[in-house]
Amino acid sequence: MPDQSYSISELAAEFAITTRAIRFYEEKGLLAPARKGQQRIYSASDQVRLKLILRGKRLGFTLEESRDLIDMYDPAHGNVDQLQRLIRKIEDKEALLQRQLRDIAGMQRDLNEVRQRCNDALQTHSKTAAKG
Amino acid sequence: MPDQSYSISELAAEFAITTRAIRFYEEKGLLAPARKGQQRIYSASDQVRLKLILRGKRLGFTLEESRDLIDMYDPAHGNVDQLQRLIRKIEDKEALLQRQLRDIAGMQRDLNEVRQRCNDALQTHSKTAAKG
DNA sequence: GATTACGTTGACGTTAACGTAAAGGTGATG
DNA sequence: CATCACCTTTACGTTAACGTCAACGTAATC
Repeated sequence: MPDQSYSISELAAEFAITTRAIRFYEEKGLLAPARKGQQRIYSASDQVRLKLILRGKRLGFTLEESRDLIDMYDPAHGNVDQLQRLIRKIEDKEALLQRQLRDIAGMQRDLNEVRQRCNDALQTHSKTAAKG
Repeated sequence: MPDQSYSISELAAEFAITTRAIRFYEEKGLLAPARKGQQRIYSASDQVRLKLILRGKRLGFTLEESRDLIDMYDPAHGNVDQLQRLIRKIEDKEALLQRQLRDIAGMQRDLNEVRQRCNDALQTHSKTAAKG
C-alpha cells in the first residue's frame, strides 16, 4: 500500500495556500511529486517537504534557501569534502537562528514596554472618566 | 548641542547597507531625517529607527510591517479605542514571535539531527581510510 | 451528452525592495 | 579653477514569489 497520498488541492487546503504556489515550488525545484498520467500525486514525504518550505517562509527564508536546507536532509553526501562543507552550512544557519532568537527577544522586550505604556494610558483615561 | 548626527554614508557604513536603501526607507515613510539645505542629517533617534528596521528585516517583516511596529513606539495614541486597537496589534505580533520561536526550535532540532548524521558519516569515512 | 469539479500547461501581470545609471549641486583641496 | 568626494533627485531595471487569466483534458454525474 502506498503510505498515503494527496491531491494538489488537498495539500493546498491543508496548508491554506493556493495550488499555484505549490506548482511554483515544484517549478523551483523544491518539490517533485509523482504523476498519475498528468496529475500530481503527493506522498507523505512531499507533504513534509511542503511543511518545511512554509516553516522556512515564516522565518523569512527565500525559497532557494529553503531548498538548500531541505536538500541537506537527504544523505546526498558523497565525499568528506562535501560533508565538511555541509556542516559549515549547517553552522551558518544555526548562527542565523541564534541571531533571530536575540532579535525576537529584543522585540518582545520592546513590545512589552509599549504595551505597558498603553495600559498606563488606559488607566489614566479611566480615572479621568471616573473623576470627571 | 545636537545630541549626535550622522551623514547618510556614515549610517550606510555602520549598518553595511547602501545609501540607496536608506533613501528608500525614507521614501516609504520609515525615516524622516532633518535637512541642512538639501542634505539629510540623521539624529540618534533616526539611527535607532534604522536599527529597528533592519531587525524587522532579519525577522522577515516587510517594511510596511516594520513601519507600523515602529510607529507604535511614539505615543501617538489618542483615545481609548485607539489604545485598545494598538494593544491588539501588539498581541498579534507577540503571537507571531511565539510561532517563530517554535519554528526556530524545530529547525534547530532538525539541523542538529542532520549534523549528527554528517558526523557519523565522517567517522565512517575515517575508519574506512584507517583500515583500507 | 452537457454540466460540474478537478486537474493540466502556458503566459502575462503584480508587488516589494531595492540596484543602477544619469545628470547635476556643493564644498574643500591641490 | 579644476578635481575630488560627497551629496541630491529622477527614472528605469531587476528579482522573488506568486496572482490571474486563458485554453484545454478528464472523470463523474444529472
